[in-house]
Amino acid sequence: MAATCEISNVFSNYFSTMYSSEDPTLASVPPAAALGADDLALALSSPQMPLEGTEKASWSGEQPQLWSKAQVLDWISYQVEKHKYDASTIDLSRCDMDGAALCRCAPEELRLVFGPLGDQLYSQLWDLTSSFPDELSWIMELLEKDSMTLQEPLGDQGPFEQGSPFAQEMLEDYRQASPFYPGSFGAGAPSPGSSEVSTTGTGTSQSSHASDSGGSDVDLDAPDTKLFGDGLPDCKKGDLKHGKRKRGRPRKLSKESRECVESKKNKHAPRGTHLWEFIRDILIHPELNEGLMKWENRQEGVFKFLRSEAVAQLWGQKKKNSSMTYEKLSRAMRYYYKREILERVDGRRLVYKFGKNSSGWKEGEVAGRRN
DNA sequence: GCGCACTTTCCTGTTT
DNA sequence: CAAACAGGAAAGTGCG
Repeated sequence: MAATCEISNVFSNYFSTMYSSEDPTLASVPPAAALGADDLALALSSPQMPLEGTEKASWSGEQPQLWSKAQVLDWISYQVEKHKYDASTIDLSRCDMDGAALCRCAPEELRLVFGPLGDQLYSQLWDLTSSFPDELSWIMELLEKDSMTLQEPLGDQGPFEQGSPFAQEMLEDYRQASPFYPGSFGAGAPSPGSSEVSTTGTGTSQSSHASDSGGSDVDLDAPDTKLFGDGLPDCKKGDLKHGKRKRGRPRKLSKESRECVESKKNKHAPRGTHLWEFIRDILIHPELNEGLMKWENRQEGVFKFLRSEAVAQLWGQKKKNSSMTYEKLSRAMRYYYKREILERVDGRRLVYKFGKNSSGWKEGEVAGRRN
């Protein structure tokens, strides 16, 4: 089980880097992709100086690799102010990147965009990244350990087997994008843009919630593995003890005992990315969604679940709900019909279609957000 | 505290 | 027959 959990956590973590809108900082700062040059200029001209008092910068304490676009912007603003740099000379259109993208920039690139400040940014960034532990190595270690020690039947708990090409690819991508890996930082290699797409406000019926903050969703959840190891008999008591029940309709007792282990870790998954956005973001990253979903008709927004349970598990991981199933996920999907976020595709199993109230999946939009 | 949005969970029945 | 679909109902959290 732990092995599966860790692998899923890798995915969770990976995908979480794509969801800049989940970042609490975005509640006040719109995604950079949605900003015009004027907005960026405004952001840079009135930089957040968060270091007064006990206030912390949005980006501080978090790995640059995982910064959202807004955090990148904050950090740049901070650096501009700190170095008394003339922000008007900065090519604002090129500030639209998240932490991962920023970390992939070579010094020359930074110099190109930020002028003399580029060198400062590069060295500051390097300092920041160096101050964090090698996270991926930690994950890899866990994976290796788990694969050595765990042989328990996974049942349908984990769709991601050890050594799954998808898992490997995810890790590989992470490795390539990670500044913690020598050779990746500053290599300036063209990226597939995997981490450059942030979930933006949709401007649709649910846009009022587009700024929902799911908090930092970087949940490597190391403690979770511990949770599975102790106190299991008190599972139900534990839930009551916290005075909060699990989200949604309470499960029947007969099932609860079976899923005691899982519910223990499910305190409450903060609201963040919506399901349809999660689905969309898997779809628009063909390099990542291999085997999970595919476009049936990209122009029309028709897509199909290839590994429905795997996607459900991934969604569950994201929401810290390991009992998520495709059945439940699909119920949520069906609610989207009414809101026209999805349209019905009759007669075709596992096939859905984005509706007029969804956005960000069209090729034009995606390209726009990547540039 | 209330109402709404957005799920999550369960369930029953239907379709593929 | 199993899996997927459909949709009602109830319940949870977060937010305004």
